[in-house]
Amino acid sequence: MRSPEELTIAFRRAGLKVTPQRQLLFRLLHDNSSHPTADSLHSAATTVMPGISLRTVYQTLTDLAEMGELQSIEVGSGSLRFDPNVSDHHHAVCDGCGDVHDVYVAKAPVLRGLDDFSVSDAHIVYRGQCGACSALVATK
Amino acid sequence: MRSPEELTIAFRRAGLKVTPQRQLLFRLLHDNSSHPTADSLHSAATTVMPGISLRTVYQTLTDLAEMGELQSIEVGSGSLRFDPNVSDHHHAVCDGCGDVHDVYVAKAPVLRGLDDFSVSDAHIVYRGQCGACSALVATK
DNA sequence: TGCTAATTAGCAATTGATGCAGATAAGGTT
DNA sequence: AACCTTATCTGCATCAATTGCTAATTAGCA
Repeated sequence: MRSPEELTIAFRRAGLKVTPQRQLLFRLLHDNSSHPTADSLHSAATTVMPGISLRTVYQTLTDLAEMGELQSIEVGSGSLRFDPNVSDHHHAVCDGCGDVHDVYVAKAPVLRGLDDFSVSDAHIVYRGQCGACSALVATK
Repeated sequence: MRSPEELTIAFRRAGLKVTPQRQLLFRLLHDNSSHPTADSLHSAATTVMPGISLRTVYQTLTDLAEMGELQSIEVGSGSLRFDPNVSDHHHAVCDGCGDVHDVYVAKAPVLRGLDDFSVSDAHIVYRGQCGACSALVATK
């Protein structure tokens, strides 16, 4: 996702308005690698701007996703997560703490059973234990 | 997933009862590669056994999943899908018709950025067009 | 045949997300 | 700087998928 400044220009150019709510969300999302949910973003936004509506957060996230500035991912946590990293990558979810990490896959796997199907996209979700959580288990 | 007969024995052995509702679901799921949702299974079950509750379908699916007889997968369609194929495989979703196909990955991909994380499971979701749908698009 | 615990059906409740409408405000225009 | 059009915001209703709850029923052992 581009910087808040660049997004401001891009939004205006697209005929969209740049409101304080949106600017705040631009800032909260920029360089954010925590893969937040709409709800967690709303919580973060509320501490800075009390009264901001969850509906507005959803709306802005949808706008950004439609503009290709972020991607929404599903990792089985029940709610959508948003990722401002739109480079080609995948995700690893810790079964302990639920944290989501970025994973880069160097070589595409070889497939079998996919005759007559043209793949346009692939997303891998890894599950396991992050370092912190396996350390926790070891001391128990 | 095992055969209805084997499941009958397994359920009794686990202290669970084998009801007509469950037997029907065993049959509907056996060798079913359509990756049904709870709702589509309920529809199918209703034609054979009018009055069967959606709640019962969910309950039985949960039981089967807990026993490792089927796996539940999320492919972004909004609802969970259930797969009686519990072998190590992945899925391809057609963006045209939404159908889900099984995919077998011959070689695991090489990862980068996953230091300090022990992977216990990986699931790949491919997206694209199935043969039927790309044929449709071509004629349009 | 009886007993008892598991199961079913039906409905309420929950959660994540979206639809809707009146009040508000961005930002180009004069 | 005031104005006007149109997008946006908020708050609430709605929706869909799933789970919780409970009285009535039934499987299956004794």
